[in-house]
Amino acid sequence: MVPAAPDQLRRANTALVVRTLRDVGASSRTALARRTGLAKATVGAIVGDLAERSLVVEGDASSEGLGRPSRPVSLAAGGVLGLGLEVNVDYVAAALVDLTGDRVLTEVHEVADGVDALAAAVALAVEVRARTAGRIVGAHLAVPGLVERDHATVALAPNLGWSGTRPGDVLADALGLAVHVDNDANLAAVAETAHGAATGARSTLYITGTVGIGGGIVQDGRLVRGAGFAGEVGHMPIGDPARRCVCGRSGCWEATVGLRATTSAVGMRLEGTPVQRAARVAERARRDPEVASTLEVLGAQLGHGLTTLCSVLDPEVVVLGGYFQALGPWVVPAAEQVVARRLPAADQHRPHVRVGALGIEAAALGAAEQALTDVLDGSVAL
Amino acid sequence: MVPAAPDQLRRANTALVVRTLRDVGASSRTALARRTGLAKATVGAIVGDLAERSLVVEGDASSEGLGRPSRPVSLAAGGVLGLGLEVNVDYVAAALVDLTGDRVLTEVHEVADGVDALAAAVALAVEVRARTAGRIVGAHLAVPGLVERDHATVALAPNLGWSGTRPGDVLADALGLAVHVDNDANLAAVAETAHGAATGARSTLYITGTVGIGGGIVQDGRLVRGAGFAGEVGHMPIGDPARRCVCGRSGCWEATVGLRATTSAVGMRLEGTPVQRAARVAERARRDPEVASTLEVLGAQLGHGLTTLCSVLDPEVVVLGGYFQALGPWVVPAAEQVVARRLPAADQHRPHVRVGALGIEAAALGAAEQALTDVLDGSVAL
DNA sequence: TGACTTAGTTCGAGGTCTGAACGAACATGG
DNA sequence: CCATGTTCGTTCAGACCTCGAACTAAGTCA
Repeated sequence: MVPAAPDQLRRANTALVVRTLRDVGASSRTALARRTGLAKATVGAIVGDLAERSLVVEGDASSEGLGRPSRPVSLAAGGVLGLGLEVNVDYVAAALVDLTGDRVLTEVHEVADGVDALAAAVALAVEVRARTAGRIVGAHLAVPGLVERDHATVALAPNLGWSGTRPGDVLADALGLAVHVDNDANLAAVAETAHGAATGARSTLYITGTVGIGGGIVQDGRLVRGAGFAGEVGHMPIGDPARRCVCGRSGCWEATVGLRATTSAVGMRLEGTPVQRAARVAERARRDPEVASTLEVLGAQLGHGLTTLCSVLDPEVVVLGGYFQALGPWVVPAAEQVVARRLPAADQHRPHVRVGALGIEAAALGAAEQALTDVLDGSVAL
Repeated sequence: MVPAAPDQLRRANTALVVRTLRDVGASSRTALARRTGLAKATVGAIVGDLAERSLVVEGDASSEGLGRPSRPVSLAAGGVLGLGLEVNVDYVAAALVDLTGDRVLTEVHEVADGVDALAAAVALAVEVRARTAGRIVGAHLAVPGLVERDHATVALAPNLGWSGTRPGDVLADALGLAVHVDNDANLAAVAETAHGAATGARSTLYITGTVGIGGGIVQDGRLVRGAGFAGEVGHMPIGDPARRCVCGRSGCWEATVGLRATTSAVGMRLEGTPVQRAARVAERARRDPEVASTLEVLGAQLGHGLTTLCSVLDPEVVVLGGYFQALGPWVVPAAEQVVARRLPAADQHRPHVRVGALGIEAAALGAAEQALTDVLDGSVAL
């Protein structure tokens, strides 16, 4: 912890007001005072500060009932922005999110085989920044791999061929802005918790299927990172012990419920991007009951692993992202049923199992959202 | 979050000074200022406040080298106390911990079969409080069961026969002091992280074997609770599917590595308390190599489950408590080896696997420690 | 038109932190 | 034995911040 100076009070209370405006929308100063517990005078001063910097706008006075009409203030759109970036195998993505939580812009570019993904991300980031007028207060980069707790070093990203890489530095040089690096599933978990399928949940488990299977854990708005690599659930030794995983071991969860296993279980080729493949599988499942029931078996196996995860983490909501989104209709009910049946105690909480609401941009959106956390929790001045 | 008033600054900075004193021991005001980043004047004021209330004591001026000698201040022993209590099947325990982190007192009483454990805990708590002069600023109760996030309701404690019970209320009535309830493994994890086998770790996974198997997860000094029941790892469906668990299901982890399984694997009777049984098993393992190797197999199976847990949580340290403490010499190396071998990526972190350092009082000590967190993080005035 | 009600601002009081200046207390060296 | 240098801790004025009470503003209602 750091020493607290008098101006930290203002930072904390400003953040409190901003968060309240974000949660409840346009409010009068008096309503803000009631909701935050601050004195009217304090709210007045804070709103005045924010208005002076054009971070809030004042609506028209609307008189409802007795007394002087209130003048609602609301967060200005696009004034302060978080920049989110994602590098993946077959695409790069960028997102800008403002304090209201609205996505100001999202952009996904395909990356052809053999093209340097990081260079593509740099180009996209520079372009996106040039196109916006707002002030970018932070930037995060999502990477499908193991990211150290320094938020800079990618220990291993097998699908990108990275090991010990520091991609944030390259981006920081190009943007003139510090870029924090984090795992893609972690950031997608943040996004789904903030504005997606787990909105309002105090604890979320996000499972994403891309090339492998990754996980992100959010608890009370913070990521659970452990020593850095928490959520790397793809290689938990809980799958069919007879089945060989691409990592060289046997019995990994993703060797059973991963897209590779799924695609071949329904007798299809391993062609195209994960999302394309999942879409083709879903297409066939809609027509072929046998494929559909294969997916339901997959869902049950997924549920088996989720039972283990829910025993450990007891999340309020489990969000299935990545290619699971396309397969949701078959996979989710089967998985949820197994979880509900297998959790030991009748008193135990049953998590909601849902499909992700944010699509392929989830990680980039979460990165943008995460870039705003420092101002939203008052640890950095707005 | 709550609104921040001016006096919160003082609370936060006082807590910062106290934590610094706790970490580094006796320090001069100037050294504290350097370490905390506060101005000398501020430290002087804070230390003055604390001294006035006898919460710190001033040592003898010791002149080392040039200049005016410094007068080291250190936390007074026993002034402010956290009270920790534990109710278990065959014993109740109490602990008092002061701000320095020293255990002022620990007391474990056996509870005979058929005696009301909660009543025994009330009696012990009243007695302990009567015996101390310090000011108790908080109390927590450890319970072997599922505790809701309200820190009051025990949803289920099968071994105590509780369901929907609110044991804290009974204690609060007797003590005239709010008593927060939490899971025993959670609180033991806190204790081992604060002063035990995982001292200084930013993330800890604690696994305890008592009647069943429980877990506690600490991350950056906070418990990971999920919706409340996180860490309930005993019934993860990752054990031998052929083996029946007492919960009625098959394949639960604790049906494979629990004490019941262990005891019968080495051909012994299910008599006495878990700790006594574990001691007898250890005794036999010291003499009988076959028993020892059976324990090593058990350790490997434990390691298999830990691999799953470490994939999810990536803890810096795994602490094995409860009856695993007695079986450590055989179980820990085997478990650690499996974990090290089975984690997929070479770049992945390898956790340290250690035996708990605090013994059977771990949960009570953690409860006492947890009772001090509110003053140590500045959210409550000292 | 005047009473009533609610919204927002003004202002003095009370806390807090900080940096610079200052007094206190010791070691050293002539 | 005393002057000097060095470090420790305190004092104090300046700057921020929040708060409650009083006050002004701007409507509705009868």
